[in-house]
Amino acid sequence: MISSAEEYYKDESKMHVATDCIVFGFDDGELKLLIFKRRVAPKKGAWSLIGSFVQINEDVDNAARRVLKEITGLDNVFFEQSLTYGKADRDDGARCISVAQFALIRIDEYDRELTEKHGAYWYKLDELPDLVLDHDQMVIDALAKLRRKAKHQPIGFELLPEKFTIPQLQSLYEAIFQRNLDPGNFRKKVLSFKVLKKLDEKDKSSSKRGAYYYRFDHENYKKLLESGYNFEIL
Amino acid sequence: MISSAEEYYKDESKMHVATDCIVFGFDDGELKLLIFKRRVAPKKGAWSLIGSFVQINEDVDNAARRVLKEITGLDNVFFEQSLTYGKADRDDGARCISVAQFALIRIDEYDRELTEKHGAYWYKLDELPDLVLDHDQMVIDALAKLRRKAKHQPIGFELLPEKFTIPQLQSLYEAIFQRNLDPGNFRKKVLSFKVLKKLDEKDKSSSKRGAYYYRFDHENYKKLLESGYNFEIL
DNA sequence: TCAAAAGTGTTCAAAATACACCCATGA
DNA sequence: TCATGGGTGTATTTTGAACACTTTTGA
Repeated sequence: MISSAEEYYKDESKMHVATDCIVFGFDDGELKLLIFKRRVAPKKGAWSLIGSFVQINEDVDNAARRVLKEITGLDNVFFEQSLTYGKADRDDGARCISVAQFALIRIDEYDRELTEKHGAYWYKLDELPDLVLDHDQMVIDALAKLRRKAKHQPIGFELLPEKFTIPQLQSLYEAIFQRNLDPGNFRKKVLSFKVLKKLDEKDKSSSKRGAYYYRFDHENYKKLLESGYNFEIL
Repeated sequence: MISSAEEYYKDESKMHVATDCIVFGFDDGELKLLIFKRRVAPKKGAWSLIGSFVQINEDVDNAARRVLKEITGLDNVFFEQSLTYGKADRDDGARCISVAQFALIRIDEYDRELTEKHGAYWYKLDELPDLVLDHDQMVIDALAKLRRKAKHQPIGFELLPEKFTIPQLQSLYEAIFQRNLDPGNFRKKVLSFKVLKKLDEKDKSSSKRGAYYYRFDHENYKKLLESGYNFEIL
């Protein structure tokens, strides 16, 4: 009696499966990427995305969760699958496919010591060094995904602190889309969705008058989504 | 001297990697899916997407190309990656991850004998039987992708014959989005993109007056894309 | 000649865009 | 008091949805 599919598959070849995370952050008006310098062979000293092999009993997305936790110290990082890279010759000599993960983190929250301990650093997107293997392409594809998503979902909030001002949000969108937006119109648009709760507090760091803080209203967002609302930012 | 990454990875576990194709077609005003009835164990007799294991020296996308060619007889099927399914327990007993592929075919072009020879059949989307493993979820995700893409790219042309009429195109969009569209407004919108070449020929199969055939203008589409044009259908 | 689908034109409302202008405040 | 970013209001243009109307032709 055959009890496992494995017995039927036993003649089929097997490969290594890895997952690599493209981790975006936003700081100082700039989009940044978390990359790290390899400290062990192979490719010691080369810049790379953070990643890991998927363990034999581990879900692929759990492998990503594990990596993200290990490097940033954060438990609830927003991430979702990007593309899977499966060229036969992508990892010189070894057959290894990689499931890329698109992750967004609040740059104010991560654990600085932990990232440094792992040799990980934030790089401005336009100052990235060359990355190992096909990781450059992974970044290109993830950036396209970021733009696509940011246009139709209020995804940008994952990149800002819990409390943020409208001008901060605008500056994030300007960084994502690389163009200037009209402050008045941006404000009207983003408030029209009614997914921002205004707080009483102000941020005075960038103007004398100060800008009110807002908080993302997850409740209301879910409700609007379910009602079939179309979030079209820009 | 170590010459291959494999030697560094040798302690890491390996898994089977498969690719499964979600093949959409459009016929008779209805969206259809190409699925097949398994003729060998495991899961003999169950309905399944068409797929295959990825060979050790084969690119993942070439595996998909191979499968599509084998079943439909077509060489240039439009396809792109959907999601990768990597739960540890998804394929009872075996560790096997699957890269799902989203494919669109012109239902008038495929090789009927070949599909039948392989036990493959077209099913209306709303009459699909239960599929094996997590293939139901793959279909759900691919359908979401179809809707997303169809909204922003003139992807629908992949599902129609080379020559098609505006009313045919409208009926395709009505099938994808499950709602009725205004013929006048739809026509204006779709022609406004200027990616359709009007032919002199008419299709008289669905009206006495006949509707002009059009052909998709790939040249112009590319040009418009490069100029940053935003194709927003609906 | 008339029903039915193809195709055009008009109207009204909503949404995007541009931009003028007021507000608050610390230097 | 004034320069500066925050925030509001308004005029103009563009786009979208609704729908009336005209054309064509085989039954």
